[in-house]
Amino acid sequence: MRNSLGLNEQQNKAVTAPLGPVLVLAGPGSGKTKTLTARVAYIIEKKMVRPENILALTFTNKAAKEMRSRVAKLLSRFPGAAEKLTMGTFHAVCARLLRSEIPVLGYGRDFVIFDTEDQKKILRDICDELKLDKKFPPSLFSALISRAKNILQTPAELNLGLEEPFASRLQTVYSKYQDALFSQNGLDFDDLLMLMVKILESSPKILAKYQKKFSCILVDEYQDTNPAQYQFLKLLSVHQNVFVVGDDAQSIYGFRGSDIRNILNFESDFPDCQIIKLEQNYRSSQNILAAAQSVIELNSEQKPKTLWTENGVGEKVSIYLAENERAEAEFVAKKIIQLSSPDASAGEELEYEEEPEQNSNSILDRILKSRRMSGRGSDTFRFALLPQLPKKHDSLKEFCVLYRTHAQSRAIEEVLIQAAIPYQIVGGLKFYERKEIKDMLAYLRLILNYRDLVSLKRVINEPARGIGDRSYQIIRDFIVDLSAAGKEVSPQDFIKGFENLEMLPKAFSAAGDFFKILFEISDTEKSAVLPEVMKLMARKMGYDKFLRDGSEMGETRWENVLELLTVAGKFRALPWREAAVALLEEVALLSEIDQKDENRDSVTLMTLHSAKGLEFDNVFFVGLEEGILPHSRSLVEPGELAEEIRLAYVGLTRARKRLFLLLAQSRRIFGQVQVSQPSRVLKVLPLENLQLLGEAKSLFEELEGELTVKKMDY
DNA sequence: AGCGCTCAGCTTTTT
DNA sequence: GCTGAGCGCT
Repeated sequence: MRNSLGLNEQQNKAVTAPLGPVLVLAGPGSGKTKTLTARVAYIIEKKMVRPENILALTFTNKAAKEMRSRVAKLLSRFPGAAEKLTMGTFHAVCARLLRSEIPVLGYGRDFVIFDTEDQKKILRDICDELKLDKKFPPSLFSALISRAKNILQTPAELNLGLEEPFASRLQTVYSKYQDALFSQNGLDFDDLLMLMVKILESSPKILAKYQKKFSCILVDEYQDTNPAQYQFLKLLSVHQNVFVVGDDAQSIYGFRGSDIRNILNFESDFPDCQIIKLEQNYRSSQNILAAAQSVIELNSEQKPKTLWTENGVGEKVSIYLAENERAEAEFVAKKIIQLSSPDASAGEELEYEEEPEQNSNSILDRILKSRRMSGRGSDTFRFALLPQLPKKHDSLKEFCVLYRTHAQSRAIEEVLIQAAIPYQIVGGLKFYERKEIKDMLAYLRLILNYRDLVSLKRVINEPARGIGDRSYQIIRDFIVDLSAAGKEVSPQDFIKGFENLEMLPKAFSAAGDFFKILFEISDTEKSAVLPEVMKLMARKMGYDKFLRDGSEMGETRWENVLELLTVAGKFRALPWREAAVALLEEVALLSEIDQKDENRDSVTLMTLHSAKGLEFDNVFFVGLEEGILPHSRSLVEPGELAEEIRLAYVGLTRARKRLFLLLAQSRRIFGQVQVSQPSRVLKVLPLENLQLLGEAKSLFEELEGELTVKKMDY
């Protein structure tokens, strides 16, 4: 039964629930996004809530964008309403609020967001400075600091219950780290949440302002919120108008502090809340659903939920046991060709194993390398070298390959390249992580704020200006001293102080020129456009010539820079400084999945984490082996195993029509061949829903004795 | 100061 | 199998 909006009974109940706390427990494929969108439209239209009073928190920027456009469609009678909604990820929304409120903490409004790489560099410097021994690597601190921030502990409040000497070391490092960020006017990802909460907690005036502004709050993927995000919600939602949607069975971000208890305890946090379950699945076939259901049942603590579907039985779930990761990838490629070609026999004649030519590896290497360089998939190069596929029958958009770790993508990529199947990888090496892009952004950050030491270190000698480590340190200390004095230092005073520094003449004059150019560009008239300013910056700094050294690679890199300028052009309506702040923010908060190109007809490769919320007709789930899924690192801590199971559940439920589960008997890990065991996930799959291909039969005969195992002991 | 080489350590997962 | 730190040479 569906109503005029195409909602079923439960969905409709959720959408039209009275204002007040509502928890929607929505299984995979149950129309969660649709419900959320309809709810937003409903409260505007029927409950007369003004769109500017609505805050909707999504898990990715892409989801926010999509939701906004869907709301706009539903609200065609209220033109412009959708634009007034506040929508985005927790991080993006907090960043926006901090742009106006952060001065109360002493930071400047034009703060920059430091990514994990920047963060590590700061921590490395601190560790070096403190001469800590190898027992205390920077990576340890970055994990612990993040953990502390996720539970809203500032250095002063720090209490993670660690043993000595770890606790006191962490105390020192965390506090120095926070000082370093502050003096550079930088925030890390976790600060965005923590500092915003701190402001709300300490300023009743600001708190009241936002409580009033956001009179209705909606949250997607509620199962993946962390304590800081929870506190943010709790503080703002005095009015109790919180509408959260989630599925405890799909909570997969425990490692970054998300707390499944947030969803499990919603009822006690918001008494009198309504709970609505969406259990009808519109996505998958019965076979696929049955397989997924049997996997999630391994977790005894999951809230019981029974998914059902009116969809057909569909094809059985295929299991394929490959000899190694290459054979696994070859199976994927063959199947894709088979299923995407009008001619059913296509793909059969494809033989990859035919002794590879002597130099075929080096060609492959080149292709892979150039893909990483350009970040644009391998299409360009591949088609020059290999014959094209016959006209597709099914769109390649409907195929996806899922894996637990990024490292697994390589084998798949290699074979897809050889088979001339276009693909795109989500995540991994991102466009904005490319060296030339980060360099350009570092220059830009310096222009906005010369105290940004992370950026200074990055580019002061790029291109080489004869400023080595020693000279950098002298300059750094000089800048730190200036900042310690507290007040803003004008460029004139900076240069004056700089003149007194003692260092090698060559470095001295080079650095002097460097800062003069910096200040000069910083002085560009307000109304200038950002891409132009950046172009000028590249030229004056000699960065364009440096990149375009005549090599092919240099040109590719320069093209990447030009692409960055195109992105920068998006903000041309703004004065260049504000545009720069906006650009830096967008780049920092972009999520992996945001970078997926919907328009390209290609197979999608991604991690299970990136796949959450997506669906495909055909899903290849690779590497179902102990040690990979569940990941070996998860086997030590009890709670983590349950998360691996949920991860598997997320993977299985992405498929609409066909699901292929693959595993290899052996695979290379860290360059070493390792024999692998089938994942425990496979052992609980109901045989009647499976189709065992090739060697998989023998595998299941072996397993047969264990097939009765239902609950795991952990 | 800067280049290039070697070796170690490493990877879950991401805003 | 890749990255980045460290070293030695120019």
